[in-house]
Amino acid sequence: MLGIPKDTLRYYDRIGVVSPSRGHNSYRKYSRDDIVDLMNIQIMQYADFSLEEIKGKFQFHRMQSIDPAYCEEVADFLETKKAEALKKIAHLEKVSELLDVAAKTLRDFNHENDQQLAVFVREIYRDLHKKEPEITKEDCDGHQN
Amino acid sequence: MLGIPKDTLRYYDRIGVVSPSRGHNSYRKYSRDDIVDLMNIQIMQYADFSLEEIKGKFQFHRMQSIDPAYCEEVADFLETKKAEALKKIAHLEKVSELLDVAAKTLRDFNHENDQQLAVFVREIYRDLHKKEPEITKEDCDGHQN
DNA sequence: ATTGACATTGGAGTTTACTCCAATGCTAAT
DNA sequence: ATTAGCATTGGAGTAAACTCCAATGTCAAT
Repeated sequence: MLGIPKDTLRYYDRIGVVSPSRGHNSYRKYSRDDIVDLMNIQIMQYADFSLEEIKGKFQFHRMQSIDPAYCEEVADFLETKKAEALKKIAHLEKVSELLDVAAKTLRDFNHENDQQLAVFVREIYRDLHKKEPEITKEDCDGHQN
Repeated sequence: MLGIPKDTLRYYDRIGVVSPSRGHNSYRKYSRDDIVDLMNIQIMQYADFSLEEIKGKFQFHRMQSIDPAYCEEVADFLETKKAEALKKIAHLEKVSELLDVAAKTLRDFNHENDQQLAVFVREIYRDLHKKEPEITKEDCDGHQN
C-alpha cells in the first residue's frame, strides 16, 4: 500500500519504530495509526532523518496533550536539520562547479580552464583542512627516495 | 601531512588505490607521486566519488600519452556526476523548505502554515511514488479491526 | 641488551537500513 | 487431508569506508 517491503516492516517492528498489534494468530495488524506513522516515516526519510532520529523525536502521535516546550525542542531540531541541508547544498554547489570546470578542461585544455580548475581545487583544500596544507618541497623530500 | 590516518593509508594500499613502494625493511614509502595521488583522492572524495569510482576512472597519472577518447569518456562521466549533484541539490532544497514550514507550524500553529505543510507533504509523496498513493478509507478499513 | 616507539600483518568490528534465509506455523481451498 | 501460499522467528549477510586489534618485526637510543 505504501510501497514498503514486508521485510522492512518487520525490521521496523524489531527495532521498535512501528510495532503493530497482533491478531489471535501472531500476524501483524497495521492500524490506521500505524499507517499514518509509516507515512510520517517516509516523509522524514525523504528529509534525511535516520531511523534513530525518527525513533527519538517522534512521540507526537499517541500524546494526548501537546507540550509547548516539546514543540519548541522539536522545532529547534528541525531548524538544525535545515541548517545542515543548507550546508550540504553549498557543498554540492561547489562540487557541481568543480565538475563542470574539470569536464571543460578535459574536453578542451587551455590555460583559462586549467587556471580556473586550480583555483577550485585550492578552495576545496581550504574547505578540507580549514587552512592551506602548506606542502613544501621539504615535506616531500623528507620522505623521498 | 595530508591528515589521512595511518589505518586509512593501509586500507588504500590493501584495496589497491594507492600502493606505495617498500624500503629494505618492509615499511611503506610514499613517493611524491603517491602523495599527489592521495591529494587527488581527497578532492574526488570531496566531490562524492566512491573509492570504486576513483580506482576505475583514475588511470591518468602514470599514462604517458593522453588519449582523447579516454578524456571524452571521463568528461562524460564527470558531467553525469554533475547532473547527480544538481538533482541532490533540488532534493535538498525541497527538504530545506519542508523543514522550514514544519518548524514554523510547530512554533505557532495556524491554518496558513498547516495548509502549506500539507501541500509540501503531498508534493513529496508525488516525488516518492511518482504518483499520488491514492489511499482511500477502504484501504485502511480493509485491514482495520 | 633492553627499552620505547614506531612499523608490519591478517582478521575482525563498526555503522545504517535493510535484505535474505531456513525452519516452522497458520489459513483457505481443493 | 493435503497442499499452496501466506505468516512467524532468530539469525546471518550486504554495502562502503574505514577503524581497531593482537601478534610480531624494526629501529634508534640508552
